[in-house]
Amino acid sequence: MSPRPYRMGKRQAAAAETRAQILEAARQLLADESEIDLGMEAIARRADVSRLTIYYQFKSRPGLLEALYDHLAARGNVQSVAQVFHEPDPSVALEKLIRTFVGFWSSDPVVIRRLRGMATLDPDIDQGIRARDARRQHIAREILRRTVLGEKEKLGAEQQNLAADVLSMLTSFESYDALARAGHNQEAIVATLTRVAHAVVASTE
Amino acid sequence: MSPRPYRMGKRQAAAAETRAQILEAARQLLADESEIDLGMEAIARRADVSRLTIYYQFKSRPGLLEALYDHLAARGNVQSVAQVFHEPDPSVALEKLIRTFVGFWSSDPVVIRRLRGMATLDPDIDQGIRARDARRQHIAREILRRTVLGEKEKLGAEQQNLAADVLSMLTSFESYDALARAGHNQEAIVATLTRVAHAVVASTE
DNA sequence: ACTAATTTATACACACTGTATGATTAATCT
DNA sequence: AGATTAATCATACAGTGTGTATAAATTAGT
Repeated sequence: MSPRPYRMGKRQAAAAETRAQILEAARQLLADESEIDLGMEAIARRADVSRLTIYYQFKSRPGLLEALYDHLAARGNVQSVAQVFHEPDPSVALEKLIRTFVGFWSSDPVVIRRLRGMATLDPDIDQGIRARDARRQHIAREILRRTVLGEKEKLGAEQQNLAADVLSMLTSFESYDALARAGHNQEAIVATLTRVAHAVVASTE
Repeated sequence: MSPRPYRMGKRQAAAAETRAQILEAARQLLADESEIDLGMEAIARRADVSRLTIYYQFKSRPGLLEALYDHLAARGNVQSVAQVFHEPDPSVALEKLIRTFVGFWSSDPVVIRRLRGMATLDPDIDQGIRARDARRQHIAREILRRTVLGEKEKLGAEQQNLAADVLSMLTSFESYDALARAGHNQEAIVATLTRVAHAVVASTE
């Protein structure tokens, strides 16, 4: 993956391996809905590592969870966001955007749900989540600016922002989760949210 | 309020008063976004009551939070749900439904957000929240059955259920919260969600 | 061989939930 | 009025979880 020659001491490689083990253990633990003990000790056990090692590597529990969020993003290919911008067809771009996020949310819904739950109770965790939500909102704004605006001339900055906020809402984890818990599969959710998004954009004129 | 003659011992009245004090204290504490200590001791201090009294009255922390959820519903007049069903105009019924829930969510958004966050981490709390969400979904289903169905004849149980799930999603706390955090006021949120709901229903034919 | 990074062990401080026990006060019953 | 019982509170304790301090053991880098 890395364009540069692999140049890393065995020391750092081993440490990176340990970090990866811990993050995977944390992910698996949080992904198990029947598991209620989400403490550091439980994570350490599953990672086959001492509890102290986690503190050494991630400093604190919020630090671990912050890294876990990045770990999820790395696992669930979110690279394609940039690709959405290059889509010329506005309608297709909208669908690609929704597909990208739904794909991410559905990669580990239980983990993400729990992480977001913890964020509402701990400001240290919350800031990381909020920063990423803000990024998504910004993406929604850009998509609408580059596509819808290009089609329908200008439709008032007011309405444009409102539409962006709705699109941000529709691409949120909570929207995905509401439909997923209602029993719909990934493709059905993409189709439904895309339809709603189209309906909103069409009615904003 | 009670149609029957006031027949309550001073004993039970005093205890009910204590419960009310505790619930109000808990509500105010959770409503203060700058407050991070949400422990029993902090609640007891604010209620001017011993920590042990809370356990005596509510048995456990989940027990208190469950009662708190009912306390919120009692405070934020959710009476009008039944009234929504009697609205003859389908379009108005949809708006009334959305207005009812948005009104409830906006009565104590921080408290509700935290309660729902705790629910994702504690099954004891979660069941109460889930039960109420299921109730909302059922209401959405009924509204669509009685109104939209009446207008557009039958449109397949499949699509009808899907539309109900979308409506349930739009009336969820998370949808309200996404728009509220984006800076929109209560009336704007009602208007926006109603517009989206209408767009969805119109495109489901 | 020496140094430094990584991991682990032991121990501890601190906070929070929940329980046990008993004391105190005041309402209720006979 | 006197006995009983519900409600509140005080003290203490068990159990658990996070985080820190200290030091030992292992292993890579030089």
